[in-house]
Amino acid sequence: MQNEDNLSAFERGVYAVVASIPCGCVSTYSRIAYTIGAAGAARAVGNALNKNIYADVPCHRVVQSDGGVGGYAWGEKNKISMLLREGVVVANGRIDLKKYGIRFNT
DNA sequence: AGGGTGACCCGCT
DNA sequence: CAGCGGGCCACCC
Repeated sequence: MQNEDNLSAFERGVYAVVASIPCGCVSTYSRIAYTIGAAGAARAVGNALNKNIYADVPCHRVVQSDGGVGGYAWGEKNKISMLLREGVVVANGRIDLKKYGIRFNT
């Protein structure tokens, strides 16, 4: 993300967290929302990513809390392909958050 | 200022 | 385990 001054603090927070996700790992919308101090705003997080597609923000590394791949502006299957490319094993359209789901704070 | 939308989450059946 | 409904939050018209 560059000079996204047009965006709100919430949006920037989401991008910051998503951008901090290391390669080969994934995070959940709810977890991100909680990290930025907006616990429960998982929906808003997804909305933020959907409306803002930046190369600096690996939105494809954001999945659902249940391990589901979730949605993707460019296509879910495309998202899965990228995850696999990152090294994240996606079995039956599901990701093992126990292995790839990172946590910013314990 | 009010209402509708969405890449979600959780609980219940 | 799968399917359905309600609830939550932030953004846009």
